[in-house]
Amino acid sequence: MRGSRATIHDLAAAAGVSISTASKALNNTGRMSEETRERVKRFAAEIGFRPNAMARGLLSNRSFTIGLLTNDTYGRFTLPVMAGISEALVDHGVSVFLCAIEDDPALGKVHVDAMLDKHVDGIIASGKRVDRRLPVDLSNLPVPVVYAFTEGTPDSVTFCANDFQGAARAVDWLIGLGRRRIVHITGPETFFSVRKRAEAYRSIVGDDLPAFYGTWSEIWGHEAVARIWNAPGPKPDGIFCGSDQIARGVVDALRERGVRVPADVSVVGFDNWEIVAAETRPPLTTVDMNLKTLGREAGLTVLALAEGRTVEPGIRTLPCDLIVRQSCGGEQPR
Amino acid sequence: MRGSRATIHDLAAAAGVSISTASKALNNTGRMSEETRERVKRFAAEIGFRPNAMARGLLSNRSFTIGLLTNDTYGRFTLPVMAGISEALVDHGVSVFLCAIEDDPALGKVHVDAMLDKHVDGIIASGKRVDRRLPVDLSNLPVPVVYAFTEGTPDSVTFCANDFQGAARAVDWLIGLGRRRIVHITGPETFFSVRKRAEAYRSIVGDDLPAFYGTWSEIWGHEAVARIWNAPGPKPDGIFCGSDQIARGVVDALRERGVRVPADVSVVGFDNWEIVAAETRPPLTTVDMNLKTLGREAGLTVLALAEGRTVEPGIRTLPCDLIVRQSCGGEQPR
DNA sequence: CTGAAAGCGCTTACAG
DNA sequence: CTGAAAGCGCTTACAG
Repeated sequence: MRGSRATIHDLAAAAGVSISTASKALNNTGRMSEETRERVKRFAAEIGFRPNAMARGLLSNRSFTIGLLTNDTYGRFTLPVMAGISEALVDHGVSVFLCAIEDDPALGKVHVDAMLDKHVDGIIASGKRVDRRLPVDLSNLPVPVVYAFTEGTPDSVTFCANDFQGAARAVDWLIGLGRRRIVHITGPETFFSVRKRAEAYRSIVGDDLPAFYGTWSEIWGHEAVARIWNAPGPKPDGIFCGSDQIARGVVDALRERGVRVPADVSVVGFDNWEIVAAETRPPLTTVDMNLKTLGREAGLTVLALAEGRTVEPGIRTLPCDLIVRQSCGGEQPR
Repeated sequence: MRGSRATIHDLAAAAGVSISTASKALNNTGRMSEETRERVKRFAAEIGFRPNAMARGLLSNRSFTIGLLTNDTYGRFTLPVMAGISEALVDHGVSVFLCAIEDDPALGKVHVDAMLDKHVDGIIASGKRVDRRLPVDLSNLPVPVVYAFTEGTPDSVTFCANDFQGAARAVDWLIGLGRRRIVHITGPETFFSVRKRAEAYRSIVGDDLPAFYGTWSEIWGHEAVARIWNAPGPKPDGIFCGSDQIARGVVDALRERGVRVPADVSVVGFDNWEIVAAETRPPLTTVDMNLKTLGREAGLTVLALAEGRTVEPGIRTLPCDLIVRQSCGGEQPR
């Protein structure tokens, strides 16, 4: 079968028309008898004719491809974002180049150049934190660039999750369950997301209850629990964690101390990272950043830009959801 | 900057030569004075000229793109495979379309058609188990197809990990550490990989020691440990698990019973799934299937096929490595 | 109602 | 040593 694709010449010959007519028939342009148009389409289906996208691209200056650039090797953020982009764009006939560039500027440039050579219609830059840029210069590119979960330029469109709202949702949930001594165990304070989430926490519980900053790891969850339970005074009845990994460490540590979750302490995570949240005992109630939706929006936005529509620049903050499992007790969310 | 790319006409004008000469200069073909060639190249660099891949593709019938099709939504297998493919091919100027098709045949067809329209030079089909096919017909495509971690057609090239060798490596390691009562806790027997790994286990420990088949989950690790430790008779001193998730459940269950890992029991996992293996307490010694290498080989193979080189069809089984952490005790691997 | 021609941005015989 | 011409597979004014 290799190398034997039907071209528009084959189609025109088969249908007994000129290639111009064949082209117009398929594209529903030009004027011709309905009969001719139908006949061409029938033959096209019969011989399996599909127009060569490279030839079309040459004319239209549209390749119907976009590039997704990411430094998230792990895929925890990129995969759902990618899924959303792909889902939104496949209906428009656009395919997505995935380019993992780690934190290597040289590799980044190689990938960007390769994408530009292929005349991608646009680029989505994505990362793992909103306060860091990808190690590659994306300004002054001849194609539109949209940012998702990574820092963009001021004049560009950037998508990110609403950390404040998501965190507030989690803490409100604990409050709604009657929890009053709520602590916050989270990641490094250098992360913008960490500060935003802590702000939301503070805005609800006030300044008297403590937030503990550490690393994005299970072990930090263990350590934090040890520190809190080894200290004198009343213990928390609710813990809002900055990530599911931390939450898992916290839950494990509590179980090992004989503290019951959720009977004695309710625990909320952040990320809804299935592999962690669902396997924790009990499974974690956690905040979902709706990364797939975020990807979908980002995809639709580059597409709009590629088609020349104007899009308001700025940061688009998408709301988070709370996914209720068993680590908090209580009923389903309203 | 939008829409203002230099074409070969611009370059030719700038360098004061014809477009034929410009083209030949850049491609190091044709004959001309060294001076002319250098001058063209200098101007090309200066005005940032990069040939339009769509135009070249039209001539050469090469798009310098390939498609990676996968039904592994989770990315646990696909991501490392993708990384390997990308790494191997970026040096050849080829970019990779990632198409996640879940288990939806219709979606699969849409993606395959989109890729064919774009004249990908080849397709790599990848999945999450070697004894299942993707839900899409990849035979009689006008481009070469290579399979990675999913079942291929008999006349195609298929890459997979050597489950037998990997499992043998793990069990040998336990034996080398002086373990003698080794049990095997693994996934569903319906999986080819499970049977292969169990075979390897049997070939070393004989038929007297038991293998336990269950699901790919932590909870199954817990259950299996309960079943084994609640039964009368001597307990195992080594456990070879069919996945890291199972191993994590096993290790947690043992700790909760007061059985020390690795002092009393050595545990080996399978997958080297960082997020699980490294976060287990103690971190897991486990089998790594070298998926990145597998991806690299698959990438190089489609490329060879795309360039018309002939490649021997058949199943290529790549060796696994043992990654030593702390769940077994003992020294570093030879 | 339909087709011949020009052209998208390149490469590659071919001519001089 | 260099350039004019044809052509890859399409689309789109334009002519009839």
